[in-house]
Amino acid sequence: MSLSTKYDSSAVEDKWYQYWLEKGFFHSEPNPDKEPYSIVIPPPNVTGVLHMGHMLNNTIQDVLIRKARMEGKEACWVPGTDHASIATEAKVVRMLREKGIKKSDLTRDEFMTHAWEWKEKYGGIILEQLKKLGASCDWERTSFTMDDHYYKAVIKVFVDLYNKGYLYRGLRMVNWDVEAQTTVSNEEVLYREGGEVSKLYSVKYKLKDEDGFVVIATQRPETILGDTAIAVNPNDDRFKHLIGKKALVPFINREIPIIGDEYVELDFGTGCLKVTPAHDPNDYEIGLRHNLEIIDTISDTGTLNEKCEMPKYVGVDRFKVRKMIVKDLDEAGLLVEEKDFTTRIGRSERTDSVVEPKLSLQWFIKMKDISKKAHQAVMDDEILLHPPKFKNTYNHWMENVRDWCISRQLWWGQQIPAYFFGSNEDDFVVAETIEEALELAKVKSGNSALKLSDLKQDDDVLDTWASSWLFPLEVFKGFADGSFEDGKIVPGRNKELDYYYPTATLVTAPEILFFWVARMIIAGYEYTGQKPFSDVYLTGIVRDKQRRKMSKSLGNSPDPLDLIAQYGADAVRTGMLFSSPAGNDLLFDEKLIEQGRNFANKIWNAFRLVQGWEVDNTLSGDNNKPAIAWFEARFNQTLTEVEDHFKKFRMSDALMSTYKLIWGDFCSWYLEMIKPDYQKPIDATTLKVTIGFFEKILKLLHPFMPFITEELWHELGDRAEKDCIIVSEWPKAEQFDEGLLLEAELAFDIIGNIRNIRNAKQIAMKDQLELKVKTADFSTLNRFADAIKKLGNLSVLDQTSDKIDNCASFVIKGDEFFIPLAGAVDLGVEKEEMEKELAYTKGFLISVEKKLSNERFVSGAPEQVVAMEKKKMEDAKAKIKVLEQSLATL
RNA sequence: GGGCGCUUAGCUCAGUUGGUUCAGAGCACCUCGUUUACACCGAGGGGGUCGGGGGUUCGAAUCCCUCAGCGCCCA
Repeated sequence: MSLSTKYDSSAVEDKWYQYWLEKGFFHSEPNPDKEPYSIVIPPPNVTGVLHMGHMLNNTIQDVLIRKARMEGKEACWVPGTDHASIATEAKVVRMLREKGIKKSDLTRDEFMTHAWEWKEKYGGIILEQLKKLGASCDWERTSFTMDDHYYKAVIKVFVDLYNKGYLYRGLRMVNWDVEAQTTVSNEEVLYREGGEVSKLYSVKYKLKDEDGFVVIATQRPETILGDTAIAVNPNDDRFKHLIGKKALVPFINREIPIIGDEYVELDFGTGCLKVTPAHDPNDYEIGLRHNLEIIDTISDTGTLNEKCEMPKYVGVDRFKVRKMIVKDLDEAGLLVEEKDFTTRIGRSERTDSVVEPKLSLQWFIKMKDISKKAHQAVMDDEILLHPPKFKNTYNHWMENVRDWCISRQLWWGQQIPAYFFGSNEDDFVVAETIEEALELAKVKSGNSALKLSDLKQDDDVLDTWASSWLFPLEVFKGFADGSFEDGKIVPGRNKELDYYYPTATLVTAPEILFFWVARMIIAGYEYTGQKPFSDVYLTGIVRDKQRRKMSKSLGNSPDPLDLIAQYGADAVRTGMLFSSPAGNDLLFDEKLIEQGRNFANKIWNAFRLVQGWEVDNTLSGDNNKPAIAWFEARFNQTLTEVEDHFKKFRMSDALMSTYKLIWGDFCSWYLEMIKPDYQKPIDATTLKVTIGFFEKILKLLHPFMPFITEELWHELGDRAEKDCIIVSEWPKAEQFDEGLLLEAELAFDIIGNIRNIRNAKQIAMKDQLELKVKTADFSTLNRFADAIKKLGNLSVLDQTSDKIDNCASFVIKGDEFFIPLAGAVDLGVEKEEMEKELAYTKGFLISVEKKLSNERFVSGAPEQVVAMEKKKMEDAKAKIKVLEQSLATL
């Protein structure tokens, strides 16, 4: 036997992945003779690198797709990446900055060229890494949310939603750069390290209809004239009596309400907050909650406008006004205090000017109507969420669905196809191309002299989710010309979509249930009238042992590729699945990966055992028939369980059942039962059947551990070029003989007892024992008598009609088992143990009898339950009798 | 503030419509073991008043109420 005692994954994995690729096993084409089974990958961020969450998520997808492939379905797993507007733009900007290039010095086109270069160079690393994990994606179908066709699809959908009346422009707080006259994204706002020194002013506002003041604290007194409320914390005993009263804005005496809102911090400033919804994001939120008026007092150039109602300030820069108004407040006796204060001030990355939070018209999708079917579909179980507890969460979110702001102040993404031709709010048109826009604009403006150069396209791009929500449709080019008409995808026009859509299962993280999953469902129904997938499997979050989320900044996440190099992909996959029931967080522990590696090693060694056997054709092999019949039945029993687990998306249970079948049943029982003595040959039939069993368990394990199973599949036989386990036929669960399984269980119980006695009495395995059985029915032992003798190392196994003295003994049900042990028995200990067992059994009998003598139980409980209780009573009585007799003879 | 969920062995979790031998698994732990498949192993073993309290029921880890602790989502 020259094979290493250790399984070496590194020598195996790349080889088979390459082989599968070369033979085209991952590629799928529509095949009307087969049932389709498709999965779309949750497209990872194009800038990302593989982390533990991806490992878990993609392992699960691969398990599902591999099983489906073996079941003879046309399995298609579509991979792809997401352009990740915000994250990618940030990375590109940083890269440019390192080269000394400022984004603001580039035109949009120039910037996009850099961004694409960056994407070609670094994008999609993650997909390459998934190959190491064994992911059997159809790489020929790899999609990217900014692919040409995909870009067009997103634009078409925008235009379509606009035409259907689902789009509107609404107010939203954005970051405004007053110098560059443009919005900037959150990522383009910089904060100086250590903050900046500013002043915090305390200002008196007079109360209305009574004497007295309320004193607020603010850093931006120039916004006072835009105030529409004063807020205090409702738990603040100092001020809560003010809630409901009114105060007057200094100078202009506008009446504003005093409201209670928990946003207000008790120990910051004076505890009273002035609320200016037009000029502060937090205030804006408070304004929404309390339905406050919004008064926008600062114009795009950063000067105050006439809304401030103070002519002397109009047209003056916000920072000049700050100085003026502080002076004016002081003179009016309203300035209580002025103190230095360090704070974070957002400055535009482009111009370094202080960013002005500004309400701006942004694009929104009205969600109420468009999401109705998507809401219903989950409520009606047309789409199943696993685990089902997420149905509640989904329901709650959908019932209170809020409109979706889909514009982002970025360049990397699909530019919003709205074209402005005038300065009024409504002077725009929406069209797929600027040429179409021009025609529409001519009509809308009534100005037929408009030229292309008169149109200005909206600068903003669409939220990345507004492209990824089309993923299950557009990876099959669902919006291509010819199949997308009048706002619907027409069936029968796109072979791929017709075949693969709806997809089967979506595997993703619960945190994007609303961002992504719900929206895909909405888009699916809106454009095809059909759901995008039937099942949604929500994985847990991978955490470390202290329950902290794994993250780069904490440095608590191992590098998945290192783990694969160290333990093998099979080990990592099973390690991840061992403790990850659906929806539960996974507390990652390298021990689990170790367990996976040990498992691979166990299988490897089982193979070493079997392949080392020589055949002797003169042997009949009859002695192995019971073991074979038993394992056959046990296999089918387990397969039935495994299928049930899969059906319920209990992946870790399916793996655990398979694990126990292989390690416990196959290795520890079956192989031990049929194993010839050292260096002895085996009969041909048993070897053949055993290899057949081996192949079946490998198949069952293949979705979880693709590499070692493929390796051993080829070791176990000479295979034709395409005879690979990845495309082999998934075993079908057959009927099994439960009586046979019970007989085996009894035999294993007896063997366990013998081993226990050996252990307790320090009798080595090599010393043979005798076993005498006092039973009414010896026949239940017949079939497995040889196995009991072999695994218990017995010289004798026969019946006795009488009790035997000087024995170790044990009782199973009503039967007594004796192992003669001359002089080795401690009567005292023996007696004590028997008495303990007797006392317990008697107690047990009493509780059963009590139950059975209860009229209401007998009449109320199902027949089966009552019968079971009666059987329990009989067994207990028999056991008590045996024990009492034994004790009497001691 | 609103909503959802969780609390079962040292750890991570099962436990399906309340009822099939005193509540199960994996890991960890303890004892013994190197008889050539495997010490990345084998055999055996210990360990839980199912968060506390109350209720419904012939019967509750399982249903209801309540208290305590924890977590998540939305605002």
